[in-house]
Amino acid sequence: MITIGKLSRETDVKIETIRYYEKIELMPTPYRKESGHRIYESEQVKQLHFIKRARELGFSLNDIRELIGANNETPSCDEVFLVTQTHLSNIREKIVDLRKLENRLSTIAKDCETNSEANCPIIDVLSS
Amino acid sequence: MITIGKLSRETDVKIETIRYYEKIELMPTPYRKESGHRIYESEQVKQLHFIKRARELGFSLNDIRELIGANNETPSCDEVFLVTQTHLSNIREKIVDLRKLENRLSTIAKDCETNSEANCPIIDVLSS
DNA sequence: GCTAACATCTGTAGTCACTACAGATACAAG
DNA sequence: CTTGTATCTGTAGTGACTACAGATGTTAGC
Repeated sequence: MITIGKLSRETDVKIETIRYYEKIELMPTPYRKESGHRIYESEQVKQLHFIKRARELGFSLNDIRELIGANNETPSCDEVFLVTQTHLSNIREKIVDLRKLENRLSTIAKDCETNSEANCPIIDVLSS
Repeated sequence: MITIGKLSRETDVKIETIRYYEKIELMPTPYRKESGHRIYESEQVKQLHFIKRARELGFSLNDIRELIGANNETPSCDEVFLVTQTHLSNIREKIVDLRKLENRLSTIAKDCETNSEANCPIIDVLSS
């Protein structure tokens, strides 16, 4: 039975973010004191930990929604595996794209070092 | 002297995006016909081409703003080089982060294939 | 000249995953 | 009882668009 501030410190998730997760129904609505202040129980602390770790692994909030299970039914291992595989291939795609970008950019920037001309080679490429 | 639709097709930038660039002052305000329709001249076509290519290289709109030059003064080659180098190191950082992520995720997902237990290993890790 | 189909206009709201306020209460320590 | 901290609600901002709605403008064929 802890306050939002304590939950925030414990999970390293900002208070605003916790309230945001509640609003988008990623976190359940917690109990409230008479004053209106939220109080969380251990199950909810666990859930936020889960969300945090999944976020650290780059899962989107929608992915996490699936991982948690819509109707409080834990999804099957197959479903979880699928979400993870899809996420993984997105990451791999992104890496490939970024590497291409890195190659192109560093090639362009290399010309700068050996540049003795009036024009900037980077600007030249972009104006091509 | 072309319309926004033609400009869009020529540069492969959506009409909405062109108007958006105008709104955030990345593109200059074009001439208008009496009807209010925008007309662009070759200088503006060039500028949008420039923006498109820079976007393809992953530069942010703020980067591009610098590359274009605030007061229509072309920035120095040094400034351009700096923007590019900063952008490059951001990309490299992202690649490193994504590779770490990929390693962690694929390690976790590998456990799934050899899984014969009741619990899902991915969920287990996230619940750790 | 008329009509149908297309192009363009403005303005607003949605995307994702938060973050940053403002202004109002509540609570805890001294 | 005061002071400082914690929490509350609600709204707006971020980046880089995208997607509408509803109103006009333009063009091609007949």
